[in-house]
Amino acid sequence: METRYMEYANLLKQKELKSTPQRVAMLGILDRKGHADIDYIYNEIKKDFVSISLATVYKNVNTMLGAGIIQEIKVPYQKSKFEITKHKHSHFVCEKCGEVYDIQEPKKLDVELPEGFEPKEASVMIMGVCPSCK
Amino acid sequence: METRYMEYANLLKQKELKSTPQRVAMLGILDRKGHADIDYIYNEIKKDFVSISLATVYKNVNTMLGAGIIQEIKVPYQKSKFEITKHKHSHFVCEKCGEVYDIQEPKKLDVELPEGFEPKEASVMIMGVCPSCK
DNA sequence: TTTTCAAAGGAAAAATATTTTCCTCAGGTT
DNA sequence: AACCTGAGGAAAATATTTTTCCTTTGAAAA
Ligand SMILES: [Mn+2]
Ligand SMILES: [Mn+2]
Ligand SMILES: [Zn+2]
Ligand SMILES: [Zn+2]
Repeated sequence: METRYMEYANLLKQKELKSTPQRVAMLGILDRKGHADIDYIYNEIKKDFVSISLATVYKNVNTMLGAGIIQEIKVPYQKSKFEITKHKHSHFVCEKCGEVYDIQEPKKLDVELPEGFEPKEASVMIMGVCPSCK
Repeated sequence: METRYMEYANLLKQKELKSTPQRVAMLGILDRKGHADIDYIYNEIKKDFVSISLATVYKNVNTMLGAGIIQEIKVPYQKSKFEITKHKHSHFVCEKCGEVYDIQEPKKLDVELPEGFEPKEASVMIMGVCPSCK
């Protein structure tokens, strides 16, 4: 039995969610791809679950978002992408191919906020050209 | 004649777009609100243009986006907001009320990019609580 | 193991959101 | 004033996402 699959199963159970083959497959797809949108997930999972419903993909994405297992990333000019929740990091988005890459977040960020604004967290996104598109 | 309206009219003409009352009104709404989504724009403009079509709002948003007159801002947990294009800046998003505020962008940003990544520009978004929600 | 049952999957419908079509009208030019 | 192309409105078409309804299944209890 794939050790990775066990990980996903446990991850789901820890969050009080049933571990189903469809959910495990979705997490596997996200793990391999890194960042994927609904259509990518759906097209990939159909290879293994021919009759899976797109509604199931949406429902699971929403459920796993709610449980904090995955996170949504809003990318300029693209549909939202999703990724498995991991340590806090920043993103690099290739403006040629649209790929999203994880990068380490900047050490410090000196933002000047007007009086009365209480920052909780910052997100940094770098747009540019990735190695494979140069 | 409102001086602001003249500004918008010229802005549109500079970009080879016809200056129509609906477009001018949309820009006025964006100017007053700062950051607004489609529904906000539509509901506001209906006060002055009772029979305006939602399709017109969409078409104008897309047209003005294409011309660079306005820009789209993807905000976590919200529908995209739009704003009139201005000097480069960062955003503060209130996690209580959802308002988006302009803030000055950080002086410098030292991101460590892996070999081969060519950064073009960075965008910073701060999530937190705004003065009116404290 | 079998039984049990709430949660999850699939199919279809419904609800939302966005774009396109088509025809009329109006902004900007001649 | 006349002309022409782009823009507006209404409705239809698409696209996207959620919900409903019924069947199936994961996982716990017996
Ligand atoms: Mn990531
Ligand atoms: Mn802004
Ligand atoms: Zn690329
Ligand atoms: Zn607020």
